[in-house]
Amino acid sequence: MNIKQKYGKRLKELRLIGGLSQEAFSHECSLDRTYIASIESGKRNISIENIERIATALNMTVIDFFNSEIFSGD
Amino acid sequence: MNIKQKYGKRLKELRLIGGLSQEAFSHECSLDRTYIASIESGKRNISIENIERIATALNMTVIDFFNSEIFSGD
DNA sequence: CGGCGATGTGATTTATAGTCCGTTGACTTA
DNA sequence: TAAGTCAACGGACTATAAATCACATCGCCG
Repeated sequence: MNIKQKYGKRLKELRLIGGLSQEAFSHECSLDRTYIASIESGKRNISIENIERIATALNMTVIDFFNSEIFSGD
Repeated sequence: MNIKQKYGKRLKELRLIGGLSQEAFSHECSLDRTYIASIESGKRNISIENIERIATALNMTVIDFFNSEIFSGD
């Protein structure tokens, strides 16, 4: 699993914990609905500004976002 | 300080801890020296793939990279 | 002073990030 | 059946990151 896939998996996990649809979440972070979908499917090489926007929309810091076993080398 | 500036500050901090010049480090992660320079100066909206390349070149995970007070909301 | 290692910066081209339009299929509820 | 919600996907388009280059600048040392 590459870093884009890991990111998408983590985003989906956190979005679902918050009980939001892709579309509802896209409004929260002012990003396109289809773009959120492609991020979650691991296809997008997202930039750090959008990483921060997404973390903010999830009410967390980028540290919290990455602080998951998904991103640990294991 | 925006997220790009925070990222640049963190990168410079870690690069200097490792005792590497921008040029030496650019070889480690196979990125251009001037690109590293512009990242450190906070001008680049770097993507997650390059974030990972840089973390790997620093011998750490992306978790370790972001796990700094630079990125905590304080 | 002159040379040198390290860094900053503006400009440029190519690749792709990101948006906006839509469709399709699975599932649910009336 | 029909209508609604949601996710996955695609095509076309625009904005911008990736990647490189030439040159400038700065501090240090002989």
